[in-house]
Amino acid sequence: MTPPDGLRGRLEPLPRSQLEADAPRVAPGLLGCVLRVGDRVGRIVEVEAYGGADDAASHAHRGRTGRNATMFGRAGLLYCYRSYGIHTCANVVTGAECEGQAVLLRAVELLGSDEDLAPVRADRPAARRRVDLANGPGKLCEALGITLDDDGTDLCGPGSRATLCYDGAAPRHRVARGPRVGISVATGRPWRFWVEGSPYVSR
DNA sequence: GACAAGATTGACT
DNA sequence: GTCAATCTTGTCC
Repeated sequence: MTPPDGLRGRLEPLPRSQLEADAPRVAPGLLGCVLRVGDRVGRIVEVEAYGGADDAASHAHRGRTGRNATMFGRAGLLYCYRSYGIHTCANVVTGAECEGQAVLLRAVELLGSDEDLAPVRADRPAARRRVDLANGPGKLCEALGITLDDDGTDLCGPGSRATLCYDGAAPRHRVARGPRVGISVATGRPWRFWVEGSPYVSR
């Protein structure tokens, strides 16, 4: 497979050790990284950190349940859940095992030529502009083809359908931060991070 | 078993 | 800016 337009270098899987810190520390470091799912590739431009039991806005706040079990797994797993009965949202599990910390992926810049993205556009006739294809947690999953079946995928595993990678170049962006979006509790924590000036962020 | 809530999105006014 | 869609999960009785 030929690498899509927009990559700066060769894709190297992210070392799991980088994900084993607390979510608010890991989150800004994920900006600029590349998420590959099957033959679709996106550069991460917006994330939100969710802590463990001490974060009232986190799914882990009420402890481990059937739905959030993946969140309590090892760092580097993909935690997927259904939001509002309609959309799928994707997180990267961080921190130590059993802590329940994760980083929500809110927006990516899809990489590839217009031709590469034709199937994505076909799935989303409402998104007229390229920047509208993956500028939100639900849209990101749809654009990259992430489903609930991908819950528990090891993003640091070489053979996984979904992997988290560097593309070899040092980040050139500035990181902006602010309060998280769409939550009703613990709104005071500025744990949303995005690439300053990027047109691909959700809001 | 019943019910309420939700880390969203897109259509409509 | 407002609001409905949609359905799974967790909680309560």
